[in-house]
Amino acid sequence: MTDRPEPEAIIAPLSFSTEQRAKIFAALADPTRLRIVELLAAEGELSGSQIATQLDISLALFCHHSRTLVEADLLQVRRDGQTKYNSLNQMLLHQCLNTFGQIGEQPPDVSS
Amino acid sequence: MTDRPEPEAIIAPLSFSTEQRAKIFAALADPTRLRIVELLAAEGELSGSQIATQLDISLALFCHHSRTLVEADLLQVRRDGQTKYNSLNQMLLHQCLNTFGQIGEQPPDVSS
DNA sequence: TTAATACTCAAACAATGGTTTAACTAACAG
DNA sequence: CTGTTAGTTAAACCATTGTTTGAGTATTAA
Repeated sequence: MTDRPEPEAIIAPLSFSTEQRAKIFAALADPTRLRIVELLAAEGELSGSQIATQLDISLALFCHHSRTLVEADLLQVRRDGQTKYNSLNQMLLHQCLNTFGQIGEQPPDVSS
Repeated sequence: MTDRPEPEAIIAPLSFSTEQRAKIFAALADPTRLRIVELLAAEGELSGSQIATQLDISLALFCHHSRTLVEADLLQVRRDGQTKYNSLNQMLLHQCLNTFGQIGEQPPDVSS
């Protein structure tokens, strides 16, 4: 084992501030962006042109929304020539959703 | 006209449209509303005045945001006299988050 | 009744945000 | 070089939204 780097640098934070979570939810709050995320969740990795074509939106509109998703750290970008392939940051997404799931874990008890 | 309760009105939908999910995420996208939801997730059931006091916001501001949460069906309201007690629709919340969780179920592989 | 509490509503304002359009850079093929 | 593809940027326009403020309704208590 080599000396391990800072845990924070590799492992995403286990807890989020309210503002951070609100920012992630805001990135998912628009139908167009949500369709982008759903498409990437299903297809895995797609270029901007592929996403624009499959969602029937302009490339400029995708680029506009991708900035919001990247700034929320939900989108990861890999470059190959003049093409940029986008994929989902599933770890961050799951952590954010799980943070919520842990709050009310117990099923609602109807018995008095 | 006679309004009979459709089954959809009673049984929560097992799947969501993109617009429905975007609406729920939009309700969680504001820090103030997210704090309301987090507080209710922790405390269970609170009146509007209690929420406004604990979050240090005006009652009018809570009322304003509660409309958004109610319209997203995330907030359930029970009335007792002049007091309205708010609680979280945990079923809807979990269903919406689980819908996302099912997309990329396999844990992220960190090994390079 | 009067007064206090709990909540709702609406106007006003500033700020943000989604979409389109057009111009722009960067990479590749001929 | 020219032309094409992939992507970015910015302006403009319109719509939505978060917050404050003040007034209004409803319930309860004295």
